[in-house]
Amino acid sequence: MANIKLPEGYKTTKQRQAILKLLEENIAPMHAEDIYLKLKEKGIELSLSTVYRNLDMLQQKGLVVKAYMLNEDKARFGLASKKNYLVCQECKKIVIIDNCPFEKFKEELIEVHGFDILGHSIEVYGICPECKSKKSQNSESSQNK
Amino acid sequence: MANIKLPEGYKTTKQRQAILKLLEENIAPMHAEDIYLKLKEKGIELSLSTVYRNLDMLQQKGLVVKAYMLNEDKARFGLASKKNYLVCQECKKIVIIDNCPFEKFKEELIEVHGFDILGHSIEVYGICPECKSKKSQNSESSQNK
DNA sequence: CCTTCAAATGCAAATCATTTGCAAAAATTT
DNA sequence: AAATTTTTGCAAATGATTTGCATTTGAAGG
Repeated sequence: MANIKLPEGYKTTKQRQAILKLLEENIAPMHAEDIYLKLKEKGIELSLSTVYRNLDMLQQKGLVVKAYMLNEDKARFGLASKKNYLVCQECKKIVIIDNCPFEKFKEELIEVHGFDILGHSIEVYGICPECKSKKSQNSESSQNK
Repeated sequence: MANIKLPEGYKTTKQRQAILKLLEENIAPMHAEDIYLKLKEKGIELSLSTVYRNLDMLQQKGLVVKAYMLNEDKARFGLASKKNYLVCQECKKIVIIDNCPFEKFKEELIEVHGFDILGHSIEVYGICPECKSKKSQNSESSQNK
């Protein structure tokens, strides 16, 4: 997997690289603190404010997207390419929707509303197959909660 | 416009009614503080914590949706029916997408990922027609920034 | 109407994610 | 390796949201 190139004028630090690498590896967008903790675990020295500052910069450069998931009030950060996802309400598992269906709508929206469309973000939530089967097992053994 | 019915066990207070009415009247999802200020202006006595507490309750009951817009870090609250919108990056105008195109995708997502889909939220951002024409006027008179 | 009791409110204080100032450390450039 | 600029860490500040508690209000019954 090709490394992401830093924008002009920014220095390559081990903290910055580690953050980007972690975002590349992870499917789901992460909380700033998760990133901080995961990297600490891996033995990388950094501070939480470094994480925030880097995410901020990367977001402004368009490399990273910041989003709040349903029923959460901490921001999540992910690579811009992983912007549309399915979230399991039970186990919080996240699945990227990679062939994003949005393009088809774009035309329609432009026509109807006259907007120039710059971007979008789609969050879909539901129950993943695993949690679904767990649930149905439960309701078989004990009919009522 | 029919008033929204409160869930069982909750009392009708003037603050609560005013909040719901304001949300009904407004197209765009609002910040808690906007709600507080607008209602104060109208002469309704309430506190910010009352606003938060009500929005919280309404959200848990599914009547209200809480969402963070791009580049904002305060939550917005709107009626569940006004969940999908277009946001102008320039003037922050919000336009509801009322014939939501999502249903068409649902099938596809269910098939591909096996999720039970419970809900979704779509945010699209761009430049509205008004801001667009303002911009092109500017660039005509003074070619380069 | 008057009483009762749960639910709702206001206020002030607490919480918690995120931001910021500043001095020290690390990366480029010369 | 010295000079210059960016980045970092730490501690303190900020700002939205939440919470504890005493008081008020709404609904139900008499």
